[in-house]
Amino acid sequence: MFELDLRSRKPIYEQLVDKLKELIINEVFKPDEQLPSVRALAQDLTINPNTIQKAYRELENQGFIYSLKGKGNFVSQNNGVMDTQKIDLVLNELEKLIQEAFYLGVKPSDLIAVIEKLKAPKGGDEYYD
Amino acid sequence: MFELDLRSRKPIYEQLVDKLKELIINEVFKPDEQLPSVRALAQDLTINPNTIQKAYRELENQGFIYSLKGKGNFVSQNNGVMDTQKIDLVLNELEKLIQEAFYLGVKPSDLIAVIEKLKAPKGGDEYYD
Amino acid sequence: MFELDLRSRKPIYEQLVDKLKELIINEVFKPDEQLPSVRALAQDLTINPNTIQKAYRELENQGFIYSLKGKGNFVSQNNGVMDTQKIDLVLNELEKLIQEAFYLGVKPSDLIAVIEKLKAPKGGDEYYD
Amino acid sequence: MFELDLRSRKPIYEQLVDKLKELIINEVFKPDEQLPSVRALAQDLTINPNTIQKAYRELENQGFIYSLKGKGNFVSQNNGVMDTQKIDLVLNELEKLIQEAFYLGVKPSDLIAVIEKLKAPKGGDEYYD
DNA sequence: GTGGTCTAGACCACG
DNA sequence: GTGGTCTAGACCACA
Repeated sequence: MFELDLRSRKPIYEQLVDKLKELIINEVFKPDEQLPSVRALAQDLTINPNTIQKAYRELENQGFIYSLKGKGNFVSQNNGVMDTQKIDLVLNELEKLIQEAFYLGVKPSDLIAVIEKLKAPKGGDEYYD
Repeated sequence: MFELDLRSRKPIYEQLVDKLKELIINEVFKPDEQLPSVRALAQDLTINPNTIQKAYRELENQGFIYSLKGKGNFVSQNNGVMDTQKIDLVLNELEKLIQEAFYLGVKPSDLIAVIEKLKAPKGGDEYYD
Repeated sequence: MFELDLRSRKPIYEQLVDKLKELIINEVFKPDEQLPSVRALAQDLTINPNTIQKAYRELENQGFIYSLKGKGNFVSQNNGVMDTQKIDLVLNELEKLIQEAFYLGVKPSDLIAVIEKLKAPKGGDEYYD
Repeated sequence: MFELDLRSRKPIYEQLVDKLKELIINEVFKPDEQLPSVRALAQDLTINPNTIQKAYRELENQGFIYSLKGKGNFVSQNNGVMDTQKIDLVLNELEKLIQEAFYLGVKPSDLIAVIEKLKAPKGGDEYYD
């Protein structure tokens, strides 16, 4: 289910954060759904539970999940409220990457194609819901 | 000129790499132009020269600058050759960020606007405005 | 095990890179095997850990090893993909050396003998004999 | 006549040494022929005379040229005597490169082809004369 | 424990 | 003057 690259330079816990974020964004994990327990996931991936914990804590900090003591970790509601601060961060990152892509010779139309491709994450049109 | 965040989790030399890359891409530093000397920049930023060295060396590895022993560091020509491997990396990163942007409520048209804005790095670019 | 010439014009870290590359190519260090830790090797060779680091990082850039933060440095798999760019560099170097060998009086048959001797790096290799 | 890459990592004087060595080996400069004067060559290549000097001194050390005070620099006779020490050095270097070539996927037959190609440097068969 | 970053300061090589 | 290498020693991040 998770394809972690144990050989990547990127820390395992960061890879986990990215994967989980992706699954949440694509609603594979739906709002208020419970995530796998730390221990279960650790055993599953044969990874140190501390590493899983760290990933979950990071996701909590970023607002993607919430944790209930003694119950587990759950997917946050993606409330319609726009977190402008986070949006600015993401857009800033995006600008840098877009410029780099241009520098490397990518054409604007290619990028627009990427956007079109990703427009409908699950089949509908629910970017915000 | 450079705003480094010494407290950031991101290593100083990486921040430097990013900043310099950006300046090169935006042609603030033009091809074959000499970059600030290691020592000069180190003194400027009150940072250890070794750290600057590391950043410059990384930029050299990435093909953005070249280094001449007794002379200095210089901006590489952006040869038209498409480095497909690097392009793939960048596009991959872009996809993740775009999805995250959608999740945060950004609309596709907003992203396309960003692309349009950045389309012509030569002509209408305002870094400080 | 490693014979470094601290007086050589060639930097220590480059000598290290060459030695380690050789050991990897000859499968003295096998794929996915862990290399000596930075500190251990540094103590062994009575050399500064930073210098070892530099060598390991260079080997990583060249694709011979990969590095895991809390774990160590490991030998990369030699994927069958032909890196034509690197091959060209090596062949170019080889041509120069072959010409020089001819100039010094070495006969073509001698060189072919060398090639035959090295043909099978797995089977009949004696590093110390 | 000389194509120096002023942007290469390799020091200019080393490039000069290589080029001149090549020209001598290929008998473009014949035994006892006078080489261009330091000043002339420096002007020609718009390079610091010190750099030329350094290259000539290096070639002298390696036995490729000899210098007559007040007269100039001249190509050495390639006497039939085999400099076994130098040959060993070169063969050693060659072995390492050949192994690396194998590791990169080059086939023995390819290397033999290179040798065949270089066998006759100027049209005859005079490897040693 | 591992690798990674950073500093302070010395010395060498190049042009 | 420039970049490049190396050391000694400190501190952080990861698993």
